[in-house]
Amino acid sequence: MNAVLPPHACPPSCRQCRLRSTGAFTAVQPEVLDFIESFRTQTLAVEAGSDLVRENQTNARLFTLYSGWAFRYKTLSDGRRQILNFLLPGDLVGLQQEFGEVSAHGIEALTDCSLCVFQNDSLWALFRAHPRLGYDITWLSAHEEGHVDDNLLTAGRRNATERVAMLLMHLFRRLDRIGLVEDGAVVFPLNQQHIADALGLSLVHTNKTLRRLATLGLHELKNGRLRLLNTRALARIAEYYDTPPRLMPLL
Amino acid sequence: MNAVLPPHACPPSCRQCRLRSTGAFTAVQPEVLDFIESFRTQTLAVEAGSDLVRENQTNARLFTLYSGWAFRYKTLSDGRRQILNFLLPGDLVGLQQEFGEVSAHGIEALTDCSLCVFQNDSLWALFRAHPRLGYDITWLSAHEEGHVDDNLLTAGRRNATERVAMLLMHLFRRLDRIGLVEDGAVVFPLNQQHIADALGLSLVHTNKTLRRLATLGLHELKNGRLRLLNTRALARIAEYYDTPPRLMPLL
DNA sequence: CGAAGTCTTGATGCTCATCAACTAAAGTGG
DNA sequence: CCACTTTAGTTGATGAGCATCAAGACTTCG
Repeated sequence: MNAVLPPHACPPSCRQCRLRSTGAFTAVQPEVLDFIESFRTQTLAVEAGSDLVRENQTNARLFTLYSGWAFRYKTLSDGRRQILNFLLPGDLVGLQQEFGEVSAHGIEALTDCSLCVFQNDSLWALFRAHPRLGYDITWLSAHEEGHVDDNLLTAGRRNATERVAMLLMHLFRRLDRIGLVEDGAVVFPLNQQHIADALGLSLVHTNKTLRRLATLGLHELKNGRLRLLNTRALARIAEYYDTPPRLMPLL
Repeated sequence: MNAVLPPHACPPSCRQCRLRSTGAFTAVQPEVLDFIESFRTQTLAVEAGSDLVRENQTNARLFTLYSGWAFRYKTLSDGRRQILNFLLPGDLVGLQQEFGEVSAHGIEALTDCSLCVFQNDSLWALFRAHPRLGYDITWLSAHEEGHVDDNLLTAGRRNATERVAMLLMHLFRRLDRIGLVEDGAVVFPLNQQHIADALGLSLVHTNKTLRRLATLGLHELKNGRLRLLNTRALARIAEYYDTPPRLMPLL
């Protein structure tokens, strides 16, 4: 009777949410959790490569990424693409569209993803009913902007080696926070084209830079898994300063 | 008895706010306006070049820029600087710090500025008392993130000519929205170093690119005023698509 | 087994950074 | 009032970093 759920599908109730037990997210009162669950209208599984939001789409949905990776991007008419930031489990997605506007960016599923989709056009209702959640959403928005800020500094002012080191450090750390490091390694579904598009580099130069860092023994990337072998050196190259872990809101 | 106010100082009451009469901002109920005014603790005039927020500063203030220009930026240890976005009259500033965290970026006054400074640590109180204003603040946050998105696409994927054209178009349009175009020209206080730091280019190459566009008759920049002489061509070069003007919240 | 996708490596050249020097404007102090 | 300094803009010369082109190795998949 019950369909077999894929390994990382959204659980039927938010009370069973795997993410909340990682310790990375702020605790919420049970009644707030119930509200969040009522705010969620459906769960959705999408395949790698799907467009979650298309550029210039109207009426995009608001959702939380429960499992899998996605990324926001913008393109120019001749095909040049810039990845703006990566979305990992726990990230709230689609806020910019929720204000009744055209999406200025696309969002694509990088891997198979499970999503908790929220009611359409109800963000204002949420703010009114639960100002605290509104406050949390604003925090998430400011937090994501901070990521884009970092990426802009990287694309604008770091050289290729620094950019690659930054990307590896930054993603590894984010994955660590949500408990996705196993045996010192993380599942790493990006291909070199994704890395190039995130860093504002060409595919070929990205390849050569990655090879150089790997040859120097700074990281290992094989079988879709990333392992950092010399975080000290990578942090120095990237000027990566980790901020102390801060509990994040989760909707 | 009354001190003479500089030409663009904040008026004593929000009801006399020049910005609200530009037609660029959403109307608010008088009682909401009173609340905003009570939320404002002081007005402040700062000189060009002042640090409004320092990188790594804690306890930065939340405020609205009433007049003048400022910019957000990040630097690397060897001095490389990336300007993240420019702040113009009406922009809410300091949201990312207001969540009790260290500022990940600096903010500098580009010109003399007048600010409406809000109560410290009271953002949550605002959300609770006026969810609508909380919603507006989230909109502003998402809107600013959209600007950074644009700048990341520019720095990551556009060439020098496209970058400069983009910057000129984008700023001109923003200034137009808030009524700062006079006789087809705007006051333009950026020097070439600012432009270079915003676009991820060197000073010298920025100069050469600006000269080329000016020689081609696309724009004119002298005496601190910018005039666009061929917006069609600039828009084509930059792939600048203007979004229809949308009323913005103003606190 | 062919086709498509990804990774890899070498060769070449363009865009842009860097270095250097000069001009013009504006402030500073004797 | 005029040397002096400082700041911003300009222009040419040189070269490095990265893009582009091309081609081969390897894997996956229908």
